Amino acid sequence: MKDKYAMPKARISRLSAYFHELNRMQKEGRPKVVSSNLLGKTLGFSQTQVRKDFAAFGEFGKKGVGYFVSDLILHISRILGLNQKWNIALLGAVRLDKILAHNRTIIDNPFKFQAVFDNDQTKLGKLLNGVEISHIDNLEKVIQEQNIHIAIILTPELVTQKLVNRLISSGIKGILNYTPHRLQVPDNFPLVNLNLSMGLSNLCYYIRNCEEETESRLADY
Amino acid sequence: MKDKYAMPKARISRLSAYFHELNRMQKEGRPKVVSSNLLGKTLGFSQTQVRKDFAAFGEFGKKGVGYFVSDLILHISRILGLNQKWNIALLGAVRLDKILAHNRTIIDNPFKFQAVFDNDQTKLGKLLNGVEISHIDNLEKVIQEQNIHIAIILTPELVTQKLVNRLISSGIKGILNYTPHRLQVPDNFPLVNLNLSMGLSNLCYYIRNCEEETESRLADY
DNA sequence: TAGATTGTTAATCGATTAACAATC
DNA sequence: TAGATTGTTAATCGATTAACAATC
Repeated sequence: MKDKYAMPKARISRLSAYFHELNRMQKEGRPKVVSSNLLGKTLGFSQTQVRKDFAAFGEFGKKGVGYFVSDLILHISRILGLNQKWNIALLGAVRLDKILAHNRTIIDNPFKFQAVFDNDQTKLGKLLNGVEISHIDNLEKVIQEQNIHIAIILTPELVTQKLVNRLISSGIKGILNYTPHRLQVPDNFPLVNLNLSMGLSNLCYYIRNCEEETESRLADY
Repeated sequence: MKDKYAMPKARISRLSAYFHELNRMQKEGRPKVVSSNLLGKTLGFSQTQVRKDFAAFGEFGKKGVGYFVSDLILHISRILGLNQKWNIALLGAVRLDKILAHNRTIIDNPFKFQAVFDNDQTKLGKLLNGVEISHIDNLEKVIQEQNIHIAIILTPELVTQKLVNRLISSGIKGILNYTPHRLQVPDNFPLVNLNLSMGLSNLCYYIRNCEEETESRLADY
């Protein structure tokens, strides 16, 4: 049964991985039913871990049969919150269209790019990632009017913390920090840091140490 | 003393975070000496964890004094492998200049963007991210001639796995997968997955569950 | 019924935290 | 010497793995 408290961070990451893989299966039309063994093998997790991950949230499978792909997708999307719409604003007029395109199959349903902010007067009103660029002065107004839930941060280091404070005052629900700069946020405020520097640093460590170690070479961030 | 085997993945990520924060301190010129307490508070880790992380690799501090920032930077860069040069190739002609600019302060020393590959004839020879675009047919040649260590993947899903196989045959040392698509690589091959889909999925989970939980809201990937 | 595969309990393994002697 | 802070040991906490009864 649900013990929705204190799920390991790693479990939530795995859930995202399952979700993506299951969607791929559904798109291909097969298999309709998947075992923990197959799903685990595909993604590099043990079958026990797969079952444990699902069992932590309920009984999603059928003994002797496996998990129905379509069921599992519904369950996981409910757990992760991908069964609702999330409106996103980008801070910093950076072209992400190619990156967004790669993520489209997963991202397009629950997420909607709704606003882009910049302080460059010459960019205002132009389209970027399919959205008109707004001036950063209108941050609070647009966030509230457009009901933005999530902000993706790609602004210069020096102005970022002030903007983050304004975002939080405006009632933003969560922040994805796409820069390597640390943000100060209230305790427990939902913040995910995703940046190239850390990814590359970690990769270098693994490259230099991969002969010696035995596992956990596949790192997700 | 060193027990270079089996360092927790989380520790390596924290090491990257320390490294970045210490570089900021050095750039500002102060403090020259930092305690585990201060460093931990700044980054949201406990002082015990900070000391444990360093002690796992050696004795970097002075009892009663703390850690010399400049020493610590050297130690960590040696551990992570940021004391050497890494040549990087990008697969998929995607403009990353803005994103690279954000990461510049950390990235610029150890990493060098050396090549960009694409299969679009019209793009060949043009500059992207400061480098001339090469045709993907020349992958093996360029990788070997330019001594590329790391590939960043931003190619379309359907062609990617073949390219990954070619990269590995060419002797690439590690791969940073910037797309949400799973790559098949040999056991223990250094691979880091870094993608927006997973970041956003995790963020959504944290947004919907942040009232109930107590800690670990700050997730790094 | 026999084979397959889940959900769960117990055992192991690993990481974090607390406490404190060592020492600058 | 007194105050500060490390490095390390022991205790706690948490996550993963192994094993197996339940059951489709």
